[in-house]
Amino acid sequence: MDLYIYNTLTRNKELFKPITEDHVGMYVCGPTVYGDGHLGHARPAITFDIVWRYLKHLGYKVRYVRNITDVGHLENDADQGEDKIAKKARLEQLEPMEIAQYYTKRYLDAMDALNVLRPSIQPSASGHIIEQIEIVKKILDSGYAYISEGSVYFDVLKYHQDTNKYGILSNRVVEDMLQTTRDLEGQSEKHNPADFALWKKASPEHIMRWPSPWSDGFPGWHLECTAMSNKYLGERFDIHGGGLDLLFPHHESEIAQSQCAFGHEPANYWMHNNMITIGGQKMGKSLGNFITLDEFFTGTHKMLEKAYSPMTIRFFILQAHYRSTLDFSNEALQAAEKGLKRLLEAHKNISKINPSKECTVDIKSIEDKCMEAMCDDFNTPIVISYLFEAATIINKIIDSHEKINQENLDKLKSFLDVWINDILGIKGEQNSDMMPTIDGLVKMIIELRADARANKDWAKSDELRDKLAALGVKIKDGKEGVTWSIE
RNA sequence: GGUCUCUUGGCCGAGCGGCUAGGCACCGGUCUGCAAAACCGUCUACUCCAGUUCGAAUCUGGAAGAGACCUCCA
Repeated sequence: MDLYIYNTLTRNKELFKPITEDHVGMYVCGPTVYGDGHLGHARPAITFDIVWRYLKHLGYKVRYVRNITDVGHLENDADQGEDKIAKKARLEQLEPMEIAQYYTKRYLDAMDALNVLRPSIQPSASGHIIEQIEIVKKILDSGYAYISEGSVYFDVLKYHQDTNKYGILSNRVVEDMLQTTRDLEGQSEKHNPADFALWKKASPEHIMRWPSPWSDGFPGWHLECTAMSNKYLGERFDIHGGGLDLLFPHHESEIAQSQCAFGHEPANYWMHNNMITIGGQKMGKSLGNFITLDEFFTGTHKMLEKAYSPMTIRFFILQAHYRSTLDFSNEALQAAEKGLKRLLEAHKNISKINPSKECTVDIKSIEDKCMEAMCDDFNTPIVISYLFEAATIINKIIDSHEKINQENLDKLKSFLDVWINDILGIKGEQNSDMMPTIDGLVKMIIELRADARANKDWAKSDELRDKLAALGVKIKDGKEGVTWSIE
């Protein structure tokens, strides 16, 4: 089946065709590691995790590169170009790399919990200073950069006049930008306010610095992605992803840099996930309205009514299309939590089904529809709606409202295994070495309760049920016997 | 100010001109000692105005509201 991807470059869904047959190169902008990852960080990670998983499902061999930004982003122009990492380090009296290492680990731990597969390569900006310097040289050679007081700037105006390309991704008009760009301090080195730094000279107190032909300093805002994507994926690769908020100026500038350094654009397909909002507003560092992933997992943030498991967060995110904004609320998360539980219960209960000779359900068409939805720009909410359809089918079979034969039962099982676990990356969370022991213990109590019920000792029966419930073990009296699950 | 996007039922969220999205909540029923779970059934929609069309949530124009980017941000 043909895969269609919405390409920000053309604002259209396009048929996906990799540069090299059967192989895909994908680069995604990762986090800046100077703080704990929040819900917003989970969105691109999960979005492109799905893209990766699905491309592999389709049979592609994919190299997926997601960077770690541990240097280079300017706090703002007013503080003389102090590095974000360095600023935090001074405040906490730690080495900058100590900060970066700490938050990198925290980020990866959170991603592991969300069952986000680790990319093929996770390069860090600080490990690629030499590569970045080489790109600056190339751009200088091309004539689209200039040196000013030890720093190197990209000449946006000249680039645009010659190529008419600055703005092709973000639809921005350079002429307008020149008039609307704000007057900020520290801009005197630039020929033009729209120019951006390729290399920045470090002030004396700046502790993150590397030698270069121009000054002791650090690389500019957008350079690392150009350098690292080029190093690991080549001058041209298939997919470049990231958050919508990186569209401009970050990705626009990446294109400009590649164009000047290599003579062409870096990526064929640009994918952007939309933002997560809170109270209708973007959740972000600058607004200070973010809730960290750890806070979700532990329920410690004051806006959270309870803790939400990593899988609930993942499912919540997948229930919306990646190009739509997604609004956070306790109500929405709890709805996702309950829905996910129902889905996983049904998946688990498939083992209880006894096949019949006849079959009244159609499994094949459901899988076809899921393929169709995923091939239409990764429409996970549609896929999930079909998974719920499958869950209803399972429950109906168990309730004897429908019948299924062995062949379709096998098909249904493998369908759910593949789509829930492999493609959507959702897993049950009751995995523990102690499970066989717990199962035995609970069944023993269930037997005691059955005795009480046989004697019509309802008080005793309810007491056992309530006490188990208090421990998070839920008893379900079904027609076919008693089952239990952990809440 | 410039560029762009969005507005769907109690909540979240699909939908891209005709055909039930789905989840959660609510209500009624079956089952149950009671409850939960499951199943059956029911109820709430497309911001407003005008147009195109046999037919519009879906296309066009206008109005109102919300948001994103233009500054580090996923």
